[in-house]
Amino acid sequence: MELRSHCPINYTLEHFGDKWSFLILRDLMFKGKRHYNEFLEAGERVSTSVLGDRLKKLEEAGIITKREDTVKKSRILYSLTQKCIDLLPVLLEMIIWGGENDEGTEVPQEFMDQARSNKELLLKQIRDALAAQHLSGQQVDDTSR
Amino acid sequence: MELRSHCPINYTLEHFGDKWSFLILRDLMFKGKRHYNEFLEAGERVSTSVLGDRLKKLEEAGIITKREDTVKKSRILYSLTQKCIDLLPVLLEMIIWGGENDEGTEVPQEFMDQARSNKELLLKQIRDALAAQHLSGQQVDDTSR
DNA sequence: AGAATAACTTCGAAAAAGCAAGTTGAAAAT
DNA sequence: ATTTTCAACTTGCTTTTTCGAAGTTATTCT
Repeated sequence: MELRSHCPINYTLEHFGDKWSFLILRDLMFKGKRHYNEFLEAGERVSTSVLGDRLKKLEEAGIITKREDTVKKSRILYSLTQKCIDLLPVLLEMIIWGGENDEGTEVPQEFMDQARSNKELLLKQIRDALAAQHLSGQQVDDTSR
Repeated sequence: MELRSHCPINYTLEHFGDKWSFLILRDLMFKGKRHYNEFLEAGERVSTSVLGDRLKKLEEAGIITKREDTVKKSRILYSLTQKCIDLLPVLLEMIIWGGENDEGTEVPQEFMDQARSNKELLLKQIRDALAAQHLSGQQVDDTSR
C-alpha cells in the first residue's frame, strides 16, 4: 500500500476512506455479521464485486482474518483482528456524531445516553465482547439462523 | 442529500466518506488553514476542481461557512461551524489509530502521550481554541505570512 | 441426482478524480 | 493609469476507480 503522506488521518483514510469499508466493519462489530452473504444482505447493499474486493484488502491490511467455518465447511468465517478492535473508538464517535445530527437516526436513545454518560464503560463492554467473539478462535453455533 | 440508510455510521460517511473531505477538515482544524490556496498547497495535493466541489458540499451541509476575509477583501475565509467542531472526537480517534499503526507516522510522541493520558483535556483544549478562532466572527491578522 | 447455498470472478457501464486552461475581480507593481 | 499578479473558482476533457449484473465453482441439502 502506497501512502500519500504519513499524516495519521490520511493513514486511516487510506485504509477505510471509501464508501464501504467502514460499513463492513460496522456489520462485523455491531451487527454480528460474520459471513459473505450476510454482508451482502445487510444494510446498504454492497455489490458482490465491491464486497469481495474490500474483504480482500482488509485482510491484506491485517484488519480482518478469514478461515473455514467449523460449523459449515463451505462457509468462510470472517473475524476482527486486534488492530480492528482498536478502531472501535473511531466507529463509536461516528455513531455519536451521526446519532446527534441525523434527525431520523436509528440509534436508540438509550445507546446515545450511555455513550454520553459513560463512554469508557460502553467502550470496554463492546471491546470485551468483540475480543471474546473474534480473538478466541472459538465459535458459537448460532442455531437461531 | 439522499441517504442510503439512517445508520449513524452511514450518515457520517455520506458526509465525509470520500478521500478528501476529512483531509480538508484536518487542514482547517489542525493546520490552521483558512483559504482556498492554502488547502491546495497543503499535504496531499487536491486538484482544484475536487477542492471546489468539496468546499461547496461541506458548506451546503452546514459543516463550514465562507465569508469575505476582512484583512484582505479579495480572499474568502473558511470557518468551521459548531457541527463540524462536534466532529473533532472522530478526527482525534483517527489520529490515535493512525499514530499507533503507522510506523512512519508524523504524529509527535508528545501528542500521542497526551491523547492517551488525558484525552478529555486535550479535546477540550483543541475544542476551545477552535471555537475561539472559528465561531467568534473575529479574525486575527496573521502577520507571520 | 438436482436444487440451493456460499463465495467469489469477470466485464462493461457509470461515477469520481485528476489535469490543464480559462474566467473574474481585487490588489500590488510599474 | 495601466499592467501584472493573486485568489478563488469554473469548464471541459482524460484517466482512474467504483459499481452492478451476470456467470463460475465448490459444497451441502433434499
